[in-house]
Amino acid sequence: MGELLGGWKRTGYCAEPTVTDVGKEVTLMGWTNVRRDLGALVFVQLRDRTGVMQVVFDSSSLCKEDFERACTIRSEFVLAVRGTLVKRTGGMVNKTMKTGEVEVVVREFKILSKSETPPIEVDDNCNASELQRLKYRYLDLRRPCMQKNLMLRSQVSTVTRNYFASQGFVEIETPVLTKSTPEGARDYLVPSRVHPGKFYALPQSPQLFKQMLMLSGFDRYFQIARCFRDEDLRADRQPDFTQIDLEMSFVEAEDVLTVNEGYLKTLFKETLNVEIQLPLPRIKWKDAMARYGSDKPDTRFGLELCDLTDVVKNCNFSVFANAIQAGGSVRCINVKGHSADFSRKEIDALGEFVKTYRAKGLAWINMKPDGLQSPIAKFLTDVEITAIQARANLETGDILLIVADTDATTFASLGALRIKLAEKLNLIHANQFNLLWVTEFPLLEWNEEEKRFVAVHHPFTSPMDEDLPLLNTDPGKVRAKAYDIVLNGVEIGGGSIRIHAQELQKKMFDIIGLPDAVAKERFGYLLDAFRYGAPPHGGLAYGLDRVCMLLAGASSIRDVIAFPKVQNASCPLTNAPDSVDDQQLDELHIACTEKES
RNA sequence: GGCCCGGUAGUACAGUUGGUUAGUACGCCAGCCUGUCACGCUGGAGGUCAGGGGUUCGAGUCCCCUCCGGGUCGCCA
Repeated sequence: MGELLGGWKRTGYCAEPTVTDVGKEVTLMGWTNVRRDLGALVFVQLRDRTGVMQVVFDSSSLCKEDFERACTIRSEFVLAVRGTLVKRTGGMVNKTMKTGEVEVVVREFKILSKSETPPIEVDDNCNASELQRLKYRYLDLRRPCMQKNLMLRSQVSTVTRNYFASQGFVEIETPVLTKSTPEGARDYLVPSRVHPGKFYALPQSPQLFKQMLMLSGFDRYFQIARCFRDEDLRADRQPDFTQIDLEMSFVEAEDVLTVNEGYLKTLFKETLNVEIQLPLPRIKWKDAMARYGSDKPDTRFGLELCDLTDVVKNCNFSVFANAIQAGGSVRCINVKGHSADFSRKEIDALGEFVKTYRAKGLAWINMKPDGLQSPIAKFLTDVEITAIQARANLETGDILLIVADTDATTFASLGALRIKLAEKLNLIHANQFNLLWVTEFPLLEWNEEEKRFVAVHHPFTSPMDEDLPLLNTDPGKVRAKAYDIVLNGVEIGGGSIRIHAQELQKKMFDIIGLPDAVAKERFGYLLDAFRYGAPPHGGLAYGLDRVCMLLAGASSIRDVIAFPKVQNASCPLTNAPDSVDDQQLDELHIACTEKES
């Protein structure tokens, strides 16, 4: 006991001592960040999670044996050093370092651990590929920016717990091994050993449990919950991710939004010291679509969409006419003042870009100083062109980009194009945080493949009271008491007021074509619970990873997750998923038909 | 499942029209150096050009297949 460190204790972290501590004896422990060997003088930057401190090994003050030992120190060796904190003078001061005015003159030291040459450099300038970084994640996480990201994430969790606790929320854990609820994302399944042929599912969210907690009387609940979805990955999607999940009883949507606006204000203040003005702006779903072509608009820049449908509905250009005839629309973006910024080749590239969103093409009108240029001008009358110009406020120096298609395709392609244009034209300012509520989502969506309505959110979402009559006559028009919270064009959370009346819930299942028997089998326990006194309730869940990504200024949630997975859902560090012993499979009553050699 | 981009030394990259012994930077190793801080100087080691097949007198380079990574569409109630 105690031999390893020989009774040494750290006096503090590496980057803590300042000029006011000069003259003190310090004991620091950490990793060798850089070594600079000048022959009879060796400098080492000692690093821990607070930063670095320069420590000096001087041949004139150390015994020969110790100095020779110091010369063997290499990158990432773990050291314990003890010596005097001295003030640096003159040219020795390094103003770029937090601790650049002081250094430790080493009197004695221990090499606590040696290190092989690290395969990737432990440095923020390290430009190793993400695959290498993930393979050696334990080294990658030593880098200051990754340490900063994970400490920020920790702070987010702390602020979240403190805030919701202060508002009277009770933190309750819900099971990770639970029951499969299809009709959502694909479930991760866990075979049962004691129930041959049966499976647990990992939760996609604690949705049904938190609703039952409302029935149990925990009228304000929250949880930082791990969730699992077996779907393809993206920069902002991992198979296992974390939600800040909350639910409230005896509330309307307004109450949920208010409590969460308080949370967001607190979160931004305490993590980034950014002031958020309340109340947050709101936009109705249909307006978000019409103006931004997206249900998660980035409002940090303009480039809003403009509807040309009625202006061109009688024109001779068959692409426009046909789209409108088929019930679609013709919409455009006026890129004001950027007429000269798009070559023919670049416009063609934008055309290819919108095709990835199923648009058939991109029409355009370029208002050059020497006249209007457009491949579609010949199909339009002067009156129609004038009408387009008036509608889109199209003036000399502007370029108009137009898509004609179904509403869904028009919105999707122009919505994506809008963001691409903003990036190309540098219209997005860093350090700006635009929070926005999107409200009045549609309750249901017609699914052409399955020939039925499906819930846009989930089937427990309450319709808006004034739209209840439409449930029977025109379900596609019914709006939901659902809301998303959007930050800089990223959906960071969403929620709704739930259905708490059995009759309405039955009707919902009916409309989405879920037979009573199936509903009973899947959600029977929740439906039963509703029979014993259900309070009106609603809530919201945030994607914690996305929130942290945006607060950290990262471009992927992988940068705020300690051990993330790569695109094929595997982990380069642990090599999960991996094959298992036959004995394990036997115990689980599983036969594996595909085996890798 | 579709589309796009990529895979060359430990790491990141360059590699011309297919042509000699595949280069550069960082890192690494050795030597020198008492104020460096992106230390410097001198020297050195280090390559399955992702894998397989094909075209060719000749392939890192061209073609096909596979694998791997990133982005994205579908998917993600």
